[in-house]
Amino acid sequence: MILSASSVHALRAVAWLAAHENGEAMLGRDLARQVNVPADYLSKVLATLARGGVLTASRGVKGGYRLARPASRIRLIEVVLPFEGKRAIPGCLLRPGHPCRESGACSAHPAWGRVKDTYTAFLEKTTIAQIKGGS
Amino acid sequence: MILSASSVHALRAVAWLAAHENGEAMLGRDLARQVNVPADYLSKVLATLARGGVLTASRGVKGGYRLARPASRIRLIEVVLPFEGKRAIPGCLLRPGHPCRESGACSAHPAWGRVKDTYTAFLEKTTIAQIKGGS
DNA sequence: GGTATTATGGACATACGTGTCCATAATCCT
DNA sequence: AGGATTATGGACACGTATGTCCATAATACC
Repeated sequence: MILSASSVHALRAVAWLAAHENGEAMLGRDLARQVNVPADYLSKVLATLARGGVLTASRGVKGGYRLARPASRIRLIEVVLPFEGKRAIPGCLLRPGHPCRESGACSAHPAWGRVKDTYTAFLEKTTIAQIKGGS
Repeated sequence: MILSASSVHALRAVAWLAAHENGEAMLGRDLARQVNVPADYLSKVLATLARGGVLTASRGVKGGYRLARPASRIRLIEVVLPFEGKRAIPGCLLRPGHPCRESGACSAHPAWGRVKDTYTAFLEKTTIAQIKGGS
């Protein structure tokens, strides 16, 4: 249920970036201060997001970070996946990693299936634009 | 979203115990084999469950583990809480650990709140009896 | 071209979850 | 009482997430 600290850092940073876009790139250290995350650690997170195509990074004087696309076209799953890995898509309750087919033996599925589907739908359908007001 | 390995071990063990109750106590090593978990590690998990009042443990020749109550009166949250800690009850998406009030500023709440509530309701209302068929 | 500025990357430290190994305590049976 | 059986607890090993520190590469500005 709980996202890793890196995932939360990433979400907070991207959401803040989306809420304060003004055409200029944002410095890593400013972003770290605004989002209240250690700057040296956030820089790694941001680099990962840049490699993943969510952010664009530029070095030098007028450098910093920007969203690679409008916030309405960035889904939470894209931000979170590099840090959560396969754990982002939950499987069977009692057999993590297994596909968890509805028809099967596990009687936990009726209840667990709803949780699982609600969660995955949240990550796959929610966009950064719907989050950016949050803090 | 993902429960810790210890929580899953605990759920599997308790569910298996519930599905195979026959009046006799079950040996830790047999339980470990059935549930496919390292015996020396599962023993710690089972000890925690016994301390938590979910299981009763008895030593000696006819010893082993039993459910402390009928499976229909053991809720998943009781099994999982000792291993998940406060993480078992998710908070605000972008501020883990915060109460996450609906009225507040965070625009993630409409979508995230449903996920959160579905998850906590699952843990608090589902009983072992509804799980024990699973494997 | 040179210098300041910024992101990038590597090395390292720490904490914790998971797992292993072994000695000890409690209990049952003869 | 004594020995076999079983759970309990402590010490240790290992990998990974998180976080820190510092050198290096890329870029803008003069």
